Amino acid sequence: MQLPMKPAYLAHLPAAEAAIRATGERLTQPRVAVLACLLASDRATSHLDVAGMLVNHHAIDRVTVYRVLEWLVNQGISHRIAGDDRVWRFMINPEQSSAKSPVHGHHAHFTCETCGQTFCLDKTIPKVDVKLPKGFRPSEIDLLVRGRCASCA
Amino acid sequence: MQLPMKPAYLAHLPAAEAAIRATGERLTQPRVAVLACLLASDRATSHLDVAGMLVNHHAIDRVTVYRVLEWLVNQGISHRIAGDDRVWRFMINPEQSSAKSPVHGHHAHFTCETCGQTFCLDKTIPKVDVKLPKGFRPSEIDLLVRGRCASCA
DNA sequence: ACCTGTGTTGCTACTCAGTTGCAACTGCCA
DNA sequence: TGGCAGTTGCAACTGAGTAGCAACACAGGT
Repeated sequence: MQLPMKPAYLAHLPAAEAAIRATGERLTQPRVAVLACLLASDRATSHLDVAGMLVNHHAIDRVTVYRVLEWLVNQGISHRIAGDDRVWRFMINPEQSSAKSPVHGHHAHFTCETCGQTFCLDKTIPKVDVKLPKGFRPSEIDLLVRGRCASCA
Repeated sequence: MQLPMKPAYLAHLPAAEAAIRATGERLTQPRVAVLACLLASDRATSHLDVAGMLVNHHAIDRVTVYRVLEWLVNQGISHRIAGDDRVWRFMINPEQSSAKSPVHGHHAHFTCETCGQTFCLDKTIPKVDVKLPKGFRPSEIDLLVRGRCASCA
């Protein structure tokens, strides 16, 4: 089986290149390819997913994939999610504006307990107000909903 | 240094024994000792923390610690939290009532970015209402607040 | 278009949390 | 006081992520 069809991330290469150029940092093939993978995916993507997507057209060392993903997080382009399987997953930040101000980050995700996929809920869940014990100062809030996704229902 | 003082978890051994007896499952030394450690701690405790607490009075194989912690989760006595360092941490469930009905579990935690400790917020944060895309069914909601705790302020 | 230096990449080897398989043991019931 | 199913301890393994370092390639100046 395994027909050699064009991977979806190829269509996102130009957008990825533009985004990386906009950071003012170095434009390299691994960065463009990894970012294109994230752009092509609407759900949380692990380092292994990225390496698997790239294996045919942009084979990249797995250590480099780790480093690029971390670099994307540092640039404010993506964020990471700690899954139930101790694997980091990555996702494009929805809002490009004010990506560099980590004062009150807010992420909401949905993890399907059946298929294991993680989706971004930032658009559907507005905000969460928390009251902390005195002396506690929040800087970021993560909301994780577990359950069954639409395709596993 | 390292004065040989009595570990705090020893005082919780009777309560731990009672809780395990209440499950109807086997009462074993490792289960009692591990549960007493969780009872003695007001914050999220890793497998390594537990092993360290027990090393003098109830030395237990590290694999057994893993298995007992998982067993406690399955019994509804404790729950696990995925930390930023890919380490599972464990915590006693606050409500003993209806621990076996995982229909709408809800946990809220605070992780200090400075000292790395994780605290339970279940008492201070009441509830979060989420509206999911159609077809998505929630079963559990985890809220994680990052920031600085009172002692690191 | 060619150098050149710095930041990146690729490779190997490593760490460390958590798991698996299995033999030895022990809490509980008859 | 057996017997045995469920637990424990041990050793070896898995798999994600990291560290060190030499080779390489991007961007800027000539």
